[in-house]
Amino acid sequence: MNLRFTIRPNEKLALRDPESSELGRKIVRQGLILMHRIGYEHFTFRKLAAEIDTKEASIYRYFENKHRFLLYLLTWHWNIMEYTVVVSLRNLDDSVEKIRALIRIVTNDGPDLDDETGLDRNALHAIAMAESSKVYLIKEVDEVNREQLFKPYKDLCGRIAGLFGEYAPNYPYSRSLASTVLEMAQLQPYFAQHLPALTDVGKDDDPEKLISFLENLVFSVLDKYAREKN
Amino acid sequence: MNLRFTIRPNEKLALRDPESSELGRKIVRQGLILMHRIGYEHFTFRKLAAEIDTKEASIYRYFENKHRFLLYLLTWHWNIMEYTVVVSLRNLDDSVEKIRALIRIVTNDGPDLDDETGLDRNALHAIAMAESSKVYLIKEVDEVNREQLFKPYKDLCGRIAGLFGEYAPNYPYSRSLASTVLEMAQLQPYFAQHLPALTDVGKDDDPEKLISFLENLVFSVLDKYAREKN
DNA sequence: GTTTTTTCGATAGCAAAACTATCATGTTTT
DNA sequence: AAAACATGATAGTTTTGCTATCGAAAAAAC
Repeated sequence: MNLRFTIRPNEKLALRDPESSELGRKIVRQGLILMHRIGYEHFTFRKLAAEIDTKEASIYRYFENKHRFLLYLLTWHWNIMEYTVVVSLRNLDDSVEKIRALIRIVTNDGPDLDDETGLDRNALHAIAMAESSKVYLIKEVDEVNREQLFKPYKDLCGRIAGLFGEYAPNYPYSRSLASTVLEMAQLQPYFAQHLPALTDVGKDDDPEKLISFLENLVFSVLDKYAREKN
Repeated sequence: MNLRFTIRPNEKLALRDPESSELGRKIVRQGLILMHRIGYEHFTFRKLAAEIDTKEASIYRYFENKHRFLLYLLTWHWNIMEYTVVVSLRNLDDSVEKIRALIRIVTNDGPDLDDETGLDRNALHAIAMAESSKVYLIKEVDEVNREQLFKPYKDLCGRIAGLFGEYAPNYPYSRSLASTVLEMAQLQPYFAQHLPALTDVGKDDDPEKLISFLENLVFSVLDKYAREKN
């Protein structure tokens, strides 16, 4: 794989680029792991500082608050995901195959491109699953959105919607379907793990049911509008 | 409408039944409105106490913490919703009609039964939209679940899944589809309001697109498995 | 109809979270 | 060598989340 990430999280997200210093990288890498371990609500910069043997104030020099920090992590996640989609689908022609591959990627069953980031991909996925909605389900959503900070998520969603549109040009809800697939790819495994009454898909280690559910969902909806039927 | 709510929120949810006293009712009614106004994160018992002219400690006599309070409110919401489903579908025979009616109810476009509760239904719906996932996306989810506190949500989901199963007995993901519909009925209008790039449905005041999206989704998926085609 | 229990108001206080400020020290840049 | 910057060390503020105590008032039990 000779492509590189050129996309970097929006500069407004961090007060200072964490990738530019040892401490910054430690904050991100260890912060990710700590948040994974104790959850967003229990996560504090004080605890992280203690863990990586630095001071609370030092972390505040990189991130305004933990909400921004979470958004920073998720931005990585969304960027990696979109990048993986772009790269993986490059050599596919068939729309059906593209959508199939896409579903595998959003369910975390795709290829693991790029290991340059040094981020714990497992933790990143778990955080995306359990915490991602907390970045936009807030009163300040409009202000944050005005700062373009949700652009990576919107881009990812837009790209998926584009693939749906390619397969079924007249389907009028491709964006809604894309966000549905993205959200459910996160939520259904969470339900499987913690509230199994809300789902039929299996636990993390068996992604096949989730993939089957989503494939069936997407193609059932799109086939009626598909350019040519299979 | 001569049916009554017999369902009451689980006793474990509140330390003391808020419906049993003037103060308790005030906490719930005004708390709902305050949370709607400032959002879950900014909501505190201190602020609520100031608003209703009581003391923080008094509120703590009713609810352990604000998470439990939110769960109490959502329990009402889920109960009302399931009750509305049961009552509204009682006189319908056709599975298709049932599912259609159901979708209207979960998108808040159903009949407004029961106004005995005195709860601001508008605020309740808005809170369900913006805050509901915060009750289960927490590290303590398993403990809370063990206390049966998500039962109302599971019951609602189970009932919807049951309707899907009635229409399409061999569809293997009726629970997942039910939770998908429930979640998207909340999330898509939120996106429409705040992150329109993620959806194709219109804003709150025009629920028809949302309904159309969900109907299309559900029937596209189920029709392939339906007992008899229409 | 008064005792007993319960409820609530009033006040206090504490530990943690979520920051901000300052200053010295060490480390790069220029 | 000087200037600029990053971090450590310390301190302090406000808000949140929660508990304790105690007396008065209201409700329930006798």
